[in-house]
Amino acid sequence: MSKRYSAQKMMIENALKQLDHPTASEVYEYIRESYPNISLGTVYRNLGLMAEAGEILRIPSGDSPDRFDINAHEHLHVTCTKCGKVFDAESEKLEDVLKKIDRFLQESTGVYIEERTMLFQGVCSNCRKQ
Amino acid sequence: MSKRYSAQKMMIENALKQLDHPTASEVYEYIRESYPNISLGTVYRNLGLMAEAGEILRIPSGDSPDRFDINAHEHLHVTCTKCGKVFDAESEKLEDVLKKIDRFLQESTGVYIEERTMLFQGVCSNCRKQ
DNA sequence: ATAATAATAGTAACCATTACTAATAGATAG
DNA sequence: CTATCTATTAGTAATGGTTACTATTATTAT
Repeated sequence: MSKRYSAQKMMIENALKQLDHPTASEVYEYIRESYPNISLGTVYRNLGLMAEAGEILRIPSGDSPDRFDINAHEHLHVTCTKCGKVFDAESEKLEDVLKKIDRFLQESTGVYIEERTMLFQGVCSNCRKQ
Repeated sequence: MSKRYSAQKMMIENALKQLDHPTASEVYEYIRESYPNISLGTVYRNLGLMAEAGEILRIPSGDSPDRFDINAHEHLHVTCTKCGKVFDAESEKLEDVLKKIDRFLQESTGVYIEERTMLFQGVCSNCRKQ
């Protein structure tokens, strides 16, 4: 009836803490080092369930595989197109601005905004040096 | 050397004008009614090239297939999760706000923002009535 | 016309993700 | 404890949007 806390789910949580915005495959490979029998499907299913439950964030990415963030608090992601690194951005002001955009869109389109998907891409300062 | 103007590309442009934010498959099916030999690959390739050239906009969608917009001018898209309809939103003020967000992200993450992908989802007024 | 080469049609491959199924294992009840 | 119930798993097959490939066609420049 109730949810069971499987060892696999704990391993996935741990992997999310150790890795920086990993993909499902990266989580899978990481766990496989200590527990070779873990199934990729199990990783996908748990990540999906955790994201749906609001325990983690899913970072959609269009062309490349989705990434996951152990930090479930609403914030933005900026990815470097050269090295792939993901940066977090968060501020009160930013949230206010986004809510204002929601309201504007609601008024102009009539759609009651329930979800926002945004991804910013560019070149990080490190990659720009080279 | 230079680009050639194929009949297929013209048909694709026309389909984009006739249809409302269609997917590649919808463009394909539409053209097939008058020209059954069109290839899905041709549709994908041309849409991709046109989007890359800035002639049209690609609307990424994560789970569902990408959609395309004949209106290449930068603007936002709001999709209804019930009926799937895509709404356009555009205003000077909105663009200013987005540029401000870019600048904020640049300062806080060091990433020079080159591309922005955003999608807003919710329920449209029509679907809310039911 | 002819040659050079974009662009196409048709099909196969790709790859992230989901679905499926028999086996496993953690909780619950007696 | 032991048996039962069922959530979860491992392993694998299937899905679906998209891209890659290749022989053929068609457009432009000479």
